[in-house]
Amino acid sequence: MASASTPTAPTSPSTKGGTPQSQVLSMEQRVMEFWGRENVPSRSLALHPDGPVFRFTEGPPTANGRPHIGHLLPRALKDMGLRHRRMKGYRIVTTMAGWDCHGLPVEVEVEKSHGWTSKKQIVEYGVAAFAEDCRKSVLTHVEVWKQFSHRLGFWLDYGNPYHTMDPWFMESVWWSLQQLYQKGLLDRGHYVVPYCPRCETPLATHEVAQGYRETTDPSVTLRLRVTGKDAGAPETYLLVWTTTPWTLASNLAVAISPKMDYLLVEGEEGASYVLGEPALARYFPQEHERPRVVRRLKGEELLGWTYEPPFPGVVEATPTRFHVLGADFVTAEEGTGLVHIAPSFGVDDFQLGEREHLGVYDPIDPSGRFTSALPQVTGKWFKDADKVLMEELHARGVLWRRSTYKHTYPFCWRCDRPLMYRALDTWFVRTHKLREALLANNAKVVWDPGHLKDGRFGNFLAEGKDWALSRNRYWGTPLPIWNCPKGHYVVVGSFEELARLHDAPLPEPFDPHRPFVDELALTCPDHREKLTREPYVIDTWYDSGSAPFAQFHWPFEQGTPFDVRAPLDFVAEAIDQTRGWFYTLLVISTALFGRPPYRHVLCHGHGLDDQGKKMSKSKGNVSDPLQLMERMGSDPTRLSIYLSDYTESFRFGDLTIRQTGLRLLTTLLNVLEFYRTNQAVDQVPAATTLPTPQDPLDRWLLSRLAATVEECDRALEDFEPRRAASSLERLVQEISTWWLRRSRPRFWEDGLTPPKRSAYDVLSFTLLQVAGLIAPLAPFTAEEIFQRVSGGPFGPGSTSVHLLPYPPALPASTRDPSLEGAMSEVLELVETVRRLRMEAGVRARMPLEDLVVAGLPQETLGPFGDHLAPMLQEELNVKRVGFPGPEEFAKVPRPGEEWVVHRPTPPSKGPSVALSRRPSRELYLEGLAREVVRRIQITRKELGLVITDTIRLDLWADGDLAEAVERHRDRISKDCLISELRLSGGTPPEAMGVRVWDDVEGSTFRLRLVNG
RNA sequence: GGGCCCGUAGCUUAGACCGGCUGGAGCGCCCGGCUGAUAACCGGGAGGUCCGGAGUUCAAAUCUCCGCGGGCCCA
Repeated sequence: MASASTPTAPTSPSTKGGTPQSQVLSMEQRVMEFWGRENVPSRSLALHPDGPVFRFTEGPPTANGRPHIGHLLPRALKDMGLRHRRMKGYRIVTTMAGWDCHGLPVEVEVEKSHGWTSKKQIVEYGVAAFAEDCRKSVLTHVEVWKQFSHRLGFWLDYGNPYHTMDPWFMESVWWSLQQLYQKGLLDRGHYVVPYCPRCETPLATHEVAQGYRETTDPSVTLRLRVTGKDAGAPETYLLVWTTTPWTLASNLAVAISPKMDYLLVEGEEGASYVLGEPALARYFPQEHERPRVVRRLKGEELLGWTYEPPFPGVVEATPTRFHVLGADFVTAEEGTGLVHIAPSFGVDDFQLGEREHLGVYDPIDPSGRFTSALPQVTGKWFKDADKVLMEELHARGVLWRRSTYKHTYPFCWRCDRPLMYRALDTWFVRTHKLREALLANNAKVVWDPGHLKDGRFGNFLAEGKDWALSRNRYWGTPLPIWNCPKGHYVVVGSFEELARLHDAPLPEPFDPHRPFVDELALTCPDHREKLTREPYVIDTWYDSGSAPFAQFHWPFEQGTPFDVRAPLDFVAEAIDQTRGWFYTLLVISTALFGRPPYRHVLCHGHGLDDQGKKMSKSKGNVSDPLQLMERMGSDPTRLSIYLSDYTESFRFGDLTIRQTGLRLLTTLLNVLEFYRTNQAVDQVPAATTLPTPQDPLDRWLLSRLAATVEECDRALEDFEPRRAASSLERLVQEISTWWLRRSRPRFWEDGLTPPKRSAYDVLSFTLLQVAGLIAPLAPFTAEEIFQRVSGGPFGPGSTSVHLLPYPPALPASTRDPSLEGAMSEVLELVETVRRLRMEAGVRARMPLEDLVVAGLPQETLGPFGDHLAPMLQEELNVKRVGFPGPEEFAKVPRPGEEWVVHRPTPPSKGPSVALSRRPSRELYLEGLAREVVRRIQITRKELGLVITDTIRLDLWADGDLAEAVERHRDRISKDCLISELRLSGGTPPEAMGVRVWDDVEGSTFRLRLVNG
């Protein structure tokens, strides 16, 4: 207890009042103001210019929309990793923010803003003006993004970001494309690629991957009349299945599996049908409805049969077309076992077409509408043609069965229209040639979670698919490849080379975007012919995949004192980036440098809502990350991520944050508040060096602290915030619920006694350490604790916890495992005794005479020296604690009037305990005195008195109660800071402010107190 | 249709790789206590078919297989 003579503490802003949530919010506000005032973020980013290099690159988001919840998770993880390494003395290269500026997302936004529906309208509007609109649109939301990062405490250098649309960035990209070309990894081909007719451009597989969803398509089975010598007298038909009627006009063949068995069955009007044997039961589930089988055919017997196409006369018949062909992709699982082949519209179809020299037939224009080649559907959107075509086929008797088919199908990730697979001229990165190198480099990467390495990501690499790079669009890095009429390509790798091909100097400043790049007149250096650029831009994912070197304008600028080709030490993004950024980084780094692009990949799953449901716009359960942090606080939000298993999908919402992240902080801030209120009175400076206390309780806490320091550092070294957060959570619990509870009386002692001093030192030292340990996880709370404990809180020139090193391991001697073990036994003992007290029906406030404990081993007693008995006396409110041997313990009277006894029942171990259950009159009066004290304290509190306020007190009591007050008058006066205590019998005169208690051990008790 | 991952109390999770004490903890809930941290703190209690089934084994939350549910990815 602070003595009455202690000068009144200076007041400082309190964290008290309001809900824990609102306390956290105002705390974070205070901390943010401090950081802003003292420029802490930029000072922190500038730390350790000569430290060992830690390579990092921010995966650039596209800032043409507000940040959503999916941007919060990776940033929380990145920040954790970067803060820890920074505090460990590394130089982070680079903390540059980045913005992804090109690509369909931006173009689509601009198109929407104009209300356009087709690509033609861009040309009409003018490509230069369109590009300018894109440039303006892409950074519309940059301010919100900065605000978002600021609120989260995600510190990057936002004053010096890289933009993938900066000419210097694009020049580095050009350089890399030239490298790829020279290595034979970039070339052009006619291949089937996923194509969005609305956007009029092909997409890469990793883009397609983002747009699969369930849809219903027609399922039609045609009967195609067999022609030529193998035709029977009654007609024979091939039953052919498809889900894309709009491709039927392009049919050039029918494929079968040579190994499968086929059946010739009786059909309508005496005709016979050919279908795969496995298909029979699917088409005729009821056995009695099944048609008679005329004969069985081996698949190979069908080879070479000819048939009449669904739309005769549309496609020119050549000697190779309209045959039955063998193909190994034909399966028995679906359809009839006879597959419609339209080489323009399918990967398998195209390859078969090449093999058999079928050619292609594509009656659809770039915008997805039928040309006049098919008059009945001219001008129709390809999907809309299905119905018309099916009706016609039905009318001609070609359509045999018709139903619907539910399956997942790719839609454009940006405009949400169905994609088509279509043969086009496209530039490819020949990733299949790199397959082995990609796998080898991936093998060097640490993946978290580990299963991705050889699972999802590794499998994808093993497929070795080529990367369709070119886009028939406008806003992107133009493909730097020019075509010479003499039949070769000129690939440009720098602006300087471009200037050499140009007959005049490049315009200043030079913008390499379309349309400007196409307005340059270039001449082939070898043939003096006019060059024409391949009219494409590249996949925007190539830009971001080049960021690790292009952000430094490498290799044009070589000033960096580190190797930009070296792998990044750490990247963190969502799981979908296994097909996105993680993939493009790997391909580009492998192709250019032969090295993996990163050492450690941290991959998180998606956030679900509080009910565990997927967040989606249509459900309206998507929360805005900024609003979320304004509501719940940044640190609780961050901690709830760190405490969860974020490698899988995990719940993430107000409720979850309150139950996980906020919980830990509330307890921690409560400990801080306790420290603060007392420190304000006693004015003991914080211990900045490791204290060397005698008290086992203090040594125990420091031992636990030492363990936590090591656990946290190890966990963050491995980028595993959950291990760090749980270990801190445990320590905070231990401080709060055991050390602090046990230490409270020391803080009330008069003057700065050695035990009190020790308590202050240990607590302040521990809090400062915890501030450092938790800094990478909860930067706001860390700062609050640091400022409050280290003194001169938030003052000008105060240093920040984020400018200090991560707490180094404490000396090994600080750890005392035997003491930790002994302490947990004592904790169990305390629980046992409390149970006995309850059994005895004696309230905790009533002192008891004797506690007898037998069977505690020397390992438990030893570490405590002679501290154990006093500690237990105080904690359990008993006057004596004895540790007799077993023989002596046996003499303790059996359970009954005088004692309550606990003996462990096998197999459980532990000490035997006996507690005397009847207080003597002496003790009884002491207990009553404590009841009185408690009621005075309650009243003090109700009157809003501070703990240093003195009071004058009138009491009215009789009998035992009066005797207890008389007997313990000094003690009561001291505990309650009473300057004047008057005790009277009977009842007081009716007067204001008299508080009545009539439940004190059956007697009535009245008091009135005033400040003074 | 195929692949990868996940499923432990109402919630967050430990234990699983390497099978073996009575499946541990925190929150929440109920009962009681404490009251100079008070939306803090203490004691007790209820709450678990460890998703289901089969197998291996003396022994399975843990290993194997088959399902079911969820998530992600691919065709």
